[in-house]
Amino acid sequence: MKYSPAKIERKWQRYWESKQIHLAKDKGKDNFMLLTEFPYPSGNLHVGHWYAFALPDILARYLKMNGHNVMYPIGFDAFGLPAENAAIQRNINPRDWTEQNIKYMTKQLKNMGTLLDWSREVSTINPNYYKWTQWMFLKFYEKGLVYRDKTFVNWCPRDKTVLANEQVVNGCCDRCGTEVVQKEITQWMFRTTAYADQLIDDIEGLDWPETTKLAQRNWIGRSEGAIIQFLIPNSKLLIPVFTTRADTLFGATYLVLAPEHPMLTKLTSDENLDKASRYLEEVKKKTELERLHIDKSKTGVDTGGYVVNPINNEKIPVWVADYVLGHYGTGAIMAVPAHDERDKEFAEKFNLPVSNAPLEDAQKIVEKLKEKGLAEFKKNYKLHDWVLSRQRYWGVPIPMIRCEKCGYVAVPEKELPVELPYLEDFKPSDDGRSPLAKAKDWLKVKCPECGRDAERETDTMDTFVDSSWYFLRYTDPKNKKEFASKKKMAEWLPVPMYIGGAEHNTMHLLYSRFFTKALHDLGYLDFNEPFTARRNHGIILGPDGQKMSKSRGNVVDPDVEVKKYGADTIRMYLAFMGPYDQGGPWNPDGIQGVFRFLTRVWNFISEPEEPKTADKEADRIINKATKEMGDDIKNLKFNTGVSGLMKLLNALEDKWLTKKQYGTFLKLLAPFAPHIAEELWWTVLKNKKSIHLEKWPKHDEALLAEELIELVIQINGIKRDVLKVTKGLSEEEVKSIALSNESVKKYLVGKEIKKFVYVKDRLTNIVI
RNA sequence: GGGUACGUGGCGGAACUGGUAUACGCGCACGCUUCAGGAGCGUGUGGGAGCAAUCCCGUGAGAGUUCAAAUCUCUCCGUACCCACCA
Repeated sequence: MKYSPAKIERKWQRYWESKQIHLAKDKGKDNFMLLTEFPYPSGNLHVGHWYAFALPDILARYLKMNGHNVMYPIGFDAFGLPAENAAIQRNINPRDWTEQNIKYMTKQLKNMGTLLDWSREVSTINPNYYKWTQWMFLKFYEKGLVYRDKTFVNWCPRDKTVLANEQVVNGCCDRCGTEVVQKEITQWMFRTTAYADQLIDDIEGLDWPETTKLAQRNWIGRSEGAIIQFLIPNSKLLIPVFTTRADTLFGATYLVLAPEHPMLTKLTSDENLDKASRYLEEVKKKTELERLHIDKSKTGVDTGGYVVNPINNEKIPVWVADYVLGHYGTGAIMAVPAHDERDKEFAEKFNLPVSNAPLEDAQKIVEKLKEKGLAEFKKNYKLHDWVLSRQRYWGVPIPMIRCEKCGYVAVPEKELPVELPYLEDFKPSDDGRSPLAKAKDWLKVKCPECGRDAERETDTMDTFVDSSWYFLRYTDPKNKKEFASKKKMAEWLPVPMYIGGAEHNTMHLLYSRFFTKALHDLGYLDFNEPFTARRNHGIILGPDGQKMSKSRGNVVDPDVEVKKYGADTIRMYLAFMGPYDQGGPWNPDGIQGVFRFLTRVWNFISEPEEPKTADKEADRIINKATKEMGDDIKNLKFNTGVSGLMKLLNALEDKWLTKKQYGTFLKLLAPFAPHIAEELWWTVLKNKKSIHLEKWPKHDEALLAEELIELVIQINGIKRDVLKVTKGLSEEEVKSIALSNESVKKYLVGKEIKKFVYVKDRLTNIVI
């Protein structure tokens, strides 16, 4: 019979489902939650999803065969702007659109033949889920970790919503590409900065990629310096500046305020008023994009005002310039042209003085000024508090009530969830208010405190809130009393391995860490880091090496490939194409090679009769492969794992094996190509229980030690011969073998051996 | 401009702690099989010299350390990703 995946794959997927081999038991031993980032229900599975879910499944199956009680959970991160925009385009409700996508993608995901545990499925749009998202919001609110503040925010004029700093890419909305403008509104914020130090200090202990750790450190951006006060003459007003270089204070020759600085009007002299206000108008007109890209040269104007440098009492002029950022530090800097490139450029352009005053000890300077109340040590962070409000329909309603008399009042816990009403007209409105304001019945509510007529908050939450705690829910997805029971969380968490995309290095991973730390401090978690180990996977590009996109026409449809080659081939091909953290272009020829391999496997395991005695050589080969295969999978080196299987088949193909030997081969293959392994396990080897419930073969260390090794003999570092010898030869033994070797002897005639290098079980180098 | 990672055949890539460079696969060439093949099987496949055994060169370029360098150090060139006036 020919190998035709279409005939066997669905059959086994159904069988596994009926036997529930993919379900994680709660009271198992040796629990292991293998976490992958839950997908966004965009409507269609792409090859990237296979990369993200079918490859970690190799590890999941391997761990299961090694006796772990594996949970490989799945869910959907289903709120968010893209669904809303797609629904607007198609003129259907986002809920209908999203639910339909989830249904379709679930079907597609099941084609992969994974251990994904659908019984624990979590969906962020399910009121039983977002009830707890709201609950956490309220707990954080009680603890002062949620607050409202009027801030300048990034406003996308097209999506008509506020964006987090992280969602602004090069001054444009990362979703639609429109230029972002600055707008001042009052927003709900998470006080992420309260955890800035912990978030940066705890990175060290994590088993994460160095790049991810570094990205987080840079994002939090802690710098240690000082605040120094500059007095405005003839007043009692002080202007604080932040500096990491207090030692350069003697060289400060002028001071620069950000255009947003509140003291600006006070400082500006009458004669400079016109010029200054014209400058501010100009800056306002500049979009973020221009500020960053087009207009890189420094601009600014003299305010005509002065301040006093506290270290030497020199009067220095005050300027305003937009190269100073209003939102970092104090929004003002002391300019030291002698030591700072930016200040130097500005000073040269506007003819400001440069002083080469000597540097002094920063510590001493600050301490000295501190006595007079003119300085203090200060840590500063780039990290901002997290603006979580969105003026959009498709998100979790923020569970607050606005009462004329009492102000903002929390929705009582027993009234959760505040359900998102089904709206006919959910389009964003031009006034910037959330579409929920149109749901009149939903909006009206009594104030929980005074009982008067009040209104619900109409903003919804950023979807990053939903995904900041989803992994907790996997441990106890149906719990109605708590977000998850402490007991169950203790069995599974923290997550021992989290595999996902490098694009989440900062936002998602940082937010999840913030949530975990906050919940820990509130007493709900026993751990304060969510993910013990993290590994990133790469991105699969189109055959042309470009990012897959409909407009480029280079999209590979996994459904089409499955029809052509079957799921096992796709899984193995993706595993084989290169290092998992690297990704790379899809190669239509490369996949042929994997299909050929599986066809050869199919023809290989077909011997009806067993030999009387097992082939010793085959045992040795299998034993070695078993060890290497296990190491490869554990280290997520799937590419060399596949090549190991290929080598194994090459070595065994013309041998006559026992049923046990064939069985071992199939067990090694099973995590990679679960369907064909199962089929051959039953139909050819006549087993009556799933291969995926078998134990991973144990390799024999003693047999490994018997392996012959290839001893390299070098003369002056150049290879002259390679000998097969037993392991563990001593230096003396190797020396006599080497010196009596014919192909070596001829080089040694009449030469003196200066040095004899011996590397055990590897090589010897004769230096002459 | 800054940071990080990386640079190995025609291509994807392998190489443990510095110790046989190019495993495995693709492609290509030749042969076998077949009515036929864009199927299957076999052999070969970094460059150069040689009938051959064999020898020399070779991991972006150049230097250095070492008995020994794809791997470590320095300079330069190039690519990818991230950040982007953070005082």
